[in-house]
Amino acid sequence: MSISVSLPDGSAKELPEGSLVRDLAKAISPRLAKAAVVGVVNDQPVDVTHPLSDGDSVQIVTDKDPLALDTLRHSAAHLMAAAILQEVPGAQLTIGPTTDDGFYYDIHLPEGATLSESDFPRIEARMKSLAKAAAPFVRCEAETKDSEVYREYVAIDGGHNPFKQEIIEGLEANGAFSGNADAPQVSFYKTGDFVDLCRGPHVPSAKWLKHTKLMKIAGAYWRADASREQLVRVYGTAFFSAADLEAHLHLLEEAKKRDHRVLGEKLDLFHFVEDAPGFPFLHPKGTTVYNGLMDFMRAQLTRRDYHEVRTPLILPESTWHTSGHYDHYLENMFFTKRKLRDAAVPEKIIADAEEDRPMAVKPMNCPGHLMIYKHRMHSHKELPLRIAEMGQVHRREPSGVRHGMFRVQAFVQDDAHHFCTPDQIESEIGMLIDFFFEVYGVFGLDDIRLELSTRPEKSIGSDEVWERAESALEQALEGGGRTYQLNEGDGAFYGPKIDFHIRDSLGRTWQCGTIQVDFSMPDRFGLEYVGADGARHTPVMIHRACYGSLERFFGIITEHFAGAFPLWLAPEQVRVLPISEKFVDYANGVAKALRTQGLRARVDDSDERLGYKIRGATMHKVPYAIVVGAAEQEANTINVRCRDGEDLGATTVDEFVAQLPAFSVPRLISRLAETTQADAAQ
RNA sequence: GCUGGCGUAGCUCAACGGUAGAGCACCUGAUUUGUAAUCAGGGGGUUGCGGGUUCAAAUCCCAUCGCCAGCUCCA
Repeated sequence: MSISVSLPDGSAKELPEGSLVRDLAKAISPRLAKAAVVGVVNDQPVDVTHPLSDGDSVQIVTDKDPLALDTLRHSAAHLMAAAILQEVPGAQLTIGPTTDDGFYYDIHLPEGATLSESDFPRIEARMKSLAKAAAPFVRCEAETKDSEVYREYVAIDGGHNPFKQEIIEGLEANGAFSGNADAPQVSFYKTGDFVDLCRGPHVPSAKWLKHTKLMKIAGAYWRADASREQLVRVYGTAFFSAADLEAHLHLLEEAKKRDHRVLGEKLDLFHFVEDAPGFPFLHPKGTTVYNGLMDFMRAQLTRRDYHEVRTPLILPESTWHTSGHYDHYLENMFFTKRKLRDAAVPEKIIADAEEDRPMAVKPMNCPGHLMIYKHRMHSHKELPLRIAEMGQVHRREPSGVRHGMFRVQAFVQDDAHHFCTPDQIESEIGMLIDFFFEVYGVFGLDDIRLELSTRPEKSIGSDEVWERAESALEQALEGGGRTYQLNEGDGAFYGPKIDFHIRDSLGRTWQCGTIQVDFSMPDRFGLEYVGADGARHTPVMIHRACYGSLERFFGIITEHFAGAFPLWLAPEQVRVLPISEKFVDYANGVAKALRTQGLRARVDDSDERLGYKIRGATMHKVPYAIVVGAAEQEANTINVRCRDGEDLGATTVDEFVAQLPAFSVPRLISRLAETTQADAAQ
C-alpha cells in the first residue's frame, strides 16, 4: 500500500504507508532531510516525525523559512526552562512563547530565591550541555489526566504548580480530557528528562539549539495582571548559525549607538532635566530639525487645502466637560491652580484658591477647532472643511512610561480636523491614507502597518453611530487596497481609528499617524451645517495627525538616520574648514556665499589641524565639509568632502550649490510635486 | 502606575567604610596646520534630594525623585 501527497509546486509524491514528514524529505533529497526543521501539512505546522496520510498537501520547512526560526526559538525556550529548573530548585514554569527576535519564559520563583543576569552563564552552560546531548523532541498526546506523560509533566517542577493547573483547567473548559471525539488535543513535548505542555511543533532535536543566548531579565505578571503573582521573565534568543547570532548581537550594538537619547546629547539637539521629567528642551540644532519637520508638513497642508489655526493652550474646565475629556481623560490632564496672596499677610500664600472658572491645559486640540467651526454657520458647499493646527498639548504620563522624545509630557501634534458630510467620510479617509504614505516615504520610512481599532469598553455614542464610523474606515481601507490589522476594542472613547505603525531602525514599531472618525463631538458641541435641502445637519468630524507627535517623530527619524539627517533637515548643512588661520577670511566669504543661497553654513575657525576639524564635522554628521587653503583661495574654488568620507574634489560655490539635492523645504516640495505629476501623467 | 536594576564633573566611567579621580568636552597659552584626534596648562563635584547607622558614608540602611529595562497605557 502507498499514499500520495502533494507538494507546494503542485507535484505529487508516492510514499509507503506510514511515512513521516521526514521520510518525504528523504525521498526528495538526503540534503533536504538533513535541513528539514518542521513541516506544514494541510496548512498546519507539524514536526518532521508527523505521520502523513493519503492526499495530504505537504511543505518541508528549512531554516530559510521564518516559521523555522520561530520553531527553533520555541524549542530553545523549552531548553532554557529545563536548564532553569536544574539551576533554581523550586522554580515553577508558566508560559514560554516566542517574540519577534527571540523568546522568553515566565517563571515563578520560590520564596527567597532570586534570578539575575549573573546567573546567565550557569544557565547557558547547562543549555549548552543539553544541546550537546542532542535529545530528540518527542511529541506525546494525552487522552486523560491519568496518562503517564501528564503525570510526568505535573511532576517536573514539584507537582504543585498552580499556573499549570490554571492552564489545564482552561483546556478542560474547552473540552480537553473529556474523551469526546472533537475534544482539543493536549500535547506535550519531551526532551531528555524535561516535559512541557506545548502545541508544537519543535525542531527534531536539541542539537539544533547550539546558538542560543540569554538576553535580559525583567518582571512580569501571571496573565499580565498586576494584581496576580509576580513572575520573572527571562528573555533569550536563538539562531540556526553562530554567524546569525553574531549578526543579531552586532545589530543590537549598532542600534544602541543610534538611540536618539544618546544622539540628542552628542549632536547637541536637546536635553532633559530631572526636575521637569518628560519636558524636552530643544537646543538650536534640534529646533532646526524640528522646524524643518513642521515647515514640510505646513507645505503639505497647503497643497491639500487645509486652513491653519491657533487655539488657546488653556481653556475652561467647562469646555472639557462638554468634550468628554474631563470624564474620560482626567488623569492625564494638567489643571491650573489659582494662587493668592493673603491681603493682610503677604508672605502667606493661599495655594489652591477657589475660582469661578477653573482652567485646564489642553491635552488635545479638538475642542478649539470645534469652537472655531461653531463661530459661524456653514454651508454644505464648504465641506469638507479641513482645520489644521501645530498644536502643543500637555499630558500627564506616569513615570514608568516616559521615554526620551518618544513619550513626553508636552508635545506638538500636527493635528487637523476634517468637518464633512457622512457621504464624504470615505473619500476623506482615502485621501488621508495616501497623504500619510507620501509623507513617510519622504523619510524613507516604508515599513508601515495599518491598524483599525474598534469600540472600546469606555466610550460615548450609540451603537449605530459606532457601526457607521467603523464601516466607513473599513471601506476606505479596502477601497484603497490597503492591508490592515484589526484591533478590537482599541479605539478612542469618541470613535474608531486607523493607526499608522512605523518600524524604526531598532525594529520597534511606533504609532505615528492616526485617523479617527467622530460622530459624537460635533453633536456635543452643537455643530451644524445647512444642507442642500435647506435643513440643518450635524457634520461628521475626522481627527487626524500624520507625524502624530512632532517630538516622537523627531526621535524616530533621529534613530532612523542615525543622526545623519537628509540635507534638507540637517541642522548644519555645510561646515567650511580653513587649512590655517590665514584662510579664515576666505572661508568666511565662502560660508557667507552659501548662506546667501539659503544653506546653513558656518566656519570652523579654531586653531586646530585640518584632521581634527574633519573629525569634528564628521562626528557631528554635517553633510558637507568644505576645505579651503592656498590652492582654493588662489583659484576662487572650494574642496568638498561628504560626511561619509567621499571626496567630491574641487569646484566653485555656485557649481556646488547647483548640484545639491533638495536642501530646503520649498525645493523638497517642488521636487515632490514634480514626481507626483509625473506619476499622474503615466 | 507595577516589578527589577542604576543615579559620582557637561558626557562616558573609576574609586565600593578612611583626603573624590581619569578620558572626552570646555577655557587659556604655544603651534599655523591639506582630509577622522598637536602640545602644555587650567577651571569644574555638599557623589540626585532627605533622613539614619558609624569615630568616619559616594560606599551600609530607610524613604523619596529621576533614569534604564520589562509590564500596563499611549501621540
